[in-house]
Amino acid sequence: MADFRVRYAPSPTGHLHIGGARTALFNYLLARKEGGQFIIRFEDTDQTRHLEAGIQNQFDGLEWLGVNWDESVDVGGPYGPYRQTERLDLYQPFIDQLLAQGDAYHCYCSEAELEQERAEQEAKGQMPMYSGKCRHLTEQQKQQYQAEGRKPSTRFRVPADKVIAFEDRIREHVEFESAGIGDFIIVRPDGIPTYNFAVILDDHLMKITLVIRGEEHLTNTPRQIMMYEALGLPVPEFAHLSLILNQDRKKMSKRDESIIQFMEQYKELGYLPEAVLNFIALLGWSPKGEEEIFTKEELIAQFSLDRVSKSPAVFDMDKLNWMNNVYIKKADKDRIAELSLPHLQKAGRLPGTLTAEQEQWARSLIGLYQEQLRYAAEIVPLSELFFRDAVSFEDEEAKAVLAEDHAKIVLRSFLSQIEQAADFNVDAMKGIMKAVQTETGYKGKPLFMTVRVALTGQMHGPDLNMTIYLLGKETVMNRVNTLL
RNA sequence: GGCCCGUUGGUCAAGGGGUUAAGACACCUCCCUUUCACGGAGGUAACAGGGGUUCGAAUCCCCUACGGGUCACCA
Repeated sequence: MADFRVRYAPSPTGHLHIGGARTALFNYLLARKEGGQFIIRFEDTDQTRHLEAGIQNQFDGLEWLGVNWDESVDVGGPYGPYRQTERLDLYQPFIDQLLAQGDAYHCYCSEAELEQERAEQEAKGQMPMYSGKCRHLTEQQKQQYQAEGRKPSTRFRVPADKVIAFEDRIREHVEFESAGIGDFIIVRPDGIPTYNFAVILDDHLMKITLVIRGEEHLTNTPRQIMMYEALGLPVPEFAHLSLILNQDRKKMSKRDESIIQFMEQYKELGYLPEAVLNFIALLGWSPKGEEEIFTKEELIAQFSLDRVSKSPAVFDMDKLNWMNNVYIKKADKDRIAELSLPHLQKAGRLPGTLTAEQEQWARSLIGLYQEQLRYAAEIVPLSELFFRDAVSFEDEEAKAVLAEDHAKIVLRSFLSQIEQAADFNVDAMKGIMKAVQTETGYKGKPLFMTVRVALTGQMHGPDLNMTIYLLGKETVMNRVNTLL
């Protein structure tokens, strides 16, 4: 069986965001499905933007999701090192080769000069593209520049009038004309290669067979193919994933607050990693049947590039919340309790250290809301009515319930039943409600809704018996009393 | 601006010459439930616009509109 090697190659400039997580996930799923290797390599050639913490953050996020890698800076591997700045001497022979062949040349233009050139082109309504000014410098001119103390960058000489075509696994046939591509820099004056150059050498050296990456790299591909060809190297296959848009169908920007963008934040808010993984898998990929809830193993079995969409994927926060709730409902009670408890503490609802009794109460409270919890942190707003002094009646419908003629009759009876109750536990509540029914003659909605609204101020909420019990005898009596 | 990519219900999203145009979220109705929620069964609702090609177009081609990507000593 032919080797199947894919990679995720982030720049360690920040936290693992949704787009990166999806790229990593698709690579991972395919590697597992094909029995190949999944490599993580760090593209850190831009020294000015490098953050060491970025590497750890990428690892942490992927680990949380359950996206495991076979080769990278932490676990090593046969094709290391796995960060570009540690691979600089590996690149030199290829630079020399291009220079010797005349496929690359030194350019002495300064950044300021290039900037000005671009500005002039734009002013004339032309597209910004390097003029090729240093393409044919004489030895004398080069020496002149050197004497001025200029340090050259190295540019790739783009062939004229060439059509570069390739079969993208997602986009199918794509082609570009070299005429639209200016000679681009492959090595900076300080000797560090740029992304576009280093990436092809790394992919070649690491024996990557399929490059799966975001659409923003699509127009880099012809440049890379020209370099592979100039160096006489085999060209890998490509698959370009469409962008992920926010709900306004705009590209997600780092500042966009309508969407939670970083894995770290999902973890903090108490999303379940298996739910987030499931959801991200559906960003741009769709399964064959009607089922949408998948374990990681099922995703591995079902995933295929054939079913990855060319059109952009829109991030639907509502659907993520729905999906996470599906997983929370199925999850173990203790797990959800442990995830949610710290949020109640952080919000000041509960002390930092709990007595056994308090913890028991809190776990029951969380259990009460497990069915409707969309993410663990949501326990704080959901359970608010348990922690406030007075019930607030803002809902018009709720106010109307208490204005009914029978409301006071029901509440008086309920109050006396509570007062007399020998036991105040969940099981006793059923009997109490029954007794109120017998005494007042009211049952069903007039009975239950009246009590519910009196105690919570809301028409909707979790199981009433449990709610009464967890509120506690004193609170229940106080709340009813203020209404009589 | 050049090049490249996309556009199916309110939202997400299948389908790639002949379909009653899937499914999910949301919403509505009903069932279950002495309330609420869960669960179950239904329902409303879509091929951006205009030209072609074809017996037949959501599907293929062209144009327009809209959205996006890219043209860096960023990745």
